[in-house]
Amino acid sequence: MLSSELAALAGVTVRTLRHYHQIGLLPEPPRSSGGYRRYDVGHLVRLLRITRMTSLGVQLSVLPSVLDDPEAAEELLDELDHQAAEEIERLTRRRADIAALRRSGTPPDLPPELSVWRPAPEAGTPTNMARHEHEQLVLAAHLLGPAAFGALFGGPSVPANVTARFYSLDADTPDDEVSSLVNELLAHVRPVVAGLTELPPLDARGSALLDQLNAQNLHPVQQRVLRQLQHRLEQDDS
Amino acid sequence: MLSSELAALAGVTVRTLRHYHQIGLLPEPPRSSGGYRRYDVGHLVRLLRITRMTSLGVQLSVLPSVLDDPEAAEELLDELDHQAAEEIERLTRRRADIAALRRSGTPPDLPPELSVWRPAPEAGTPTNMARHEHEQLVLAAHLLGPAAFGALFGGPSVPANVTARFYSLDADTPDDEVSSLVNELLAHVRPVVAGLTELPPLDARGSALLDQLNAQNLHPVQQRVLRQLQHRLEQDDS
DNA sequence: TTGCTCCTCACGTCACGTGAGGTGGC
DNA sequence: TTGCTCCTCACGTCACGTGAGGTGGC
Repeated sequence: MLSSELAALAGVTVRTLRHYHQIGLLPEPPRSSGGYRRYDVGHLVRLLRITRMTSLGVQLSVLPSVLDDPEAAEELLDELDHQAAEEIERLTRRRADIAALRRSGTPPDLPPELSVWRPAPEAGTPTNMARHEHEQLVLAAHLLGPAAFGALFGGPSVPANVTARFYSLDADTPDDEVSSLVNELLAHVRPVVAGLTELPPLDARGSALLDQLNAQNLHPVQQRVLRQLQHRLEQDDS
Repeated sequence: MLSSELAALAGVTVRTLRHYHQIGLLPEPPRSSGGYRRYDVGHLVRLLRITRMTSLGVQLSVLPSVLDDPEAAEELLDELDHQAAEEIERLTRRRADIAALRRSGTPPDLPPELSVWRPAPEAGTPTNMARHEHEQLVLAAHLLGPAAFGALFGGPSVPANVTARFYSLDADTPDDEVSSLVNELLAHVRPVVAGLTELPPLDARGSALLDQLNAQNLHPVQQRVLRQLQHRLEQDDS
């Protein structure tokens, strides 16, 4: 039979036949006078054995050593089952992650553990601040790990209107708004910081990275406010 | 930070960073005087967002259009979940097949439906006959499909000692052994053939292929016996 | 003569892995 | 000066897919 007939009978493409010839998995049949390959039933059986094995996940490169060695085949089955089980586990975790993301509306590039906490930015948040918030979450979640991160963001947080005032800080903000905001932020942040002492602290490397992110994304006035906050919190400790 | 530091922080290899640069997914950072790449926290965040998405199964090529478009990302999640579900199904079927093969001891290149029937060759079967039996099963199972095949082989079959006599036929076999064997085979094959009439018959193409396999693998005397059998069965019909 | 099928290169896919060969900083 | 790390090509992986360009049989 011709290439296309053999391919159709076995449910593969002609290119697949050529590939198997190239790697020596399927013997080349004799040619007709016109150069056409003429396969026989022996080729079909060989091909069916190959497709059967590949459908179980066997790689083409190991097929020669396995097709005629039932003992090796037995051993291979163990391994294939193992591989399939692991892959199923991976995919199942992935589906759970996707489901968690959908339930919470969390953007897909945030870790799914965040689904316990709804991070949708407040309406009216400036675009670049929404982006900063997002980037901060990505970084903090990765540095802290799921457990510490959940504990941190599951607790009390700064109210939206106060956050909004922080986000709208710029060079034109009057000095007393700045100092008043520092005081208010302080009141909201103190309990969060107190809860932090029970958690494994972020290492120096990690906090430096978060600082650098602030330095890149925040207005100088906002950075000054954060420094003042930090300073006041350190006074608490002494 | 240096390439290796960034890579370690994000849990990827340096080669992965280079690859992301090459396809424009991660911007090239400025270089030090020695030509070393100096990454900052912005690169880390970008990289973390990328790895998060790829771990969900997103292809690198679609990442640019998805990273900054939450709506497109939502739609993508649907598709990814679908894909993951399908892949899990495939792998689960594969594991079931493997389990069926193991339970039955069927060689792995036979379809797992055969597990209802134990095809282990009788001890003492000549090597080339065991191979022929195997090839015949591979071919018949594929041509008939699981249902018809199961019905055919689940029923009565030819006893092992009769099969052994068939397998040992050759030019030296005396004529009365040949004709006696034909009679005995006929007795065992008749009920099987009677059961076949209830099944979708094998098409001409398929039976020609099975005939060709016999022609390739069997001794001329064995082929003659099969032709005599065939002839006697046709007489039954008239 | 016109399609249709067959043929042989040979590059492309996907996300990096893996050397080869050379240079800068401690 | 010796490792160690960084750098740039550039081919390899895996199982084929996909044209490009040419030829034989009905």
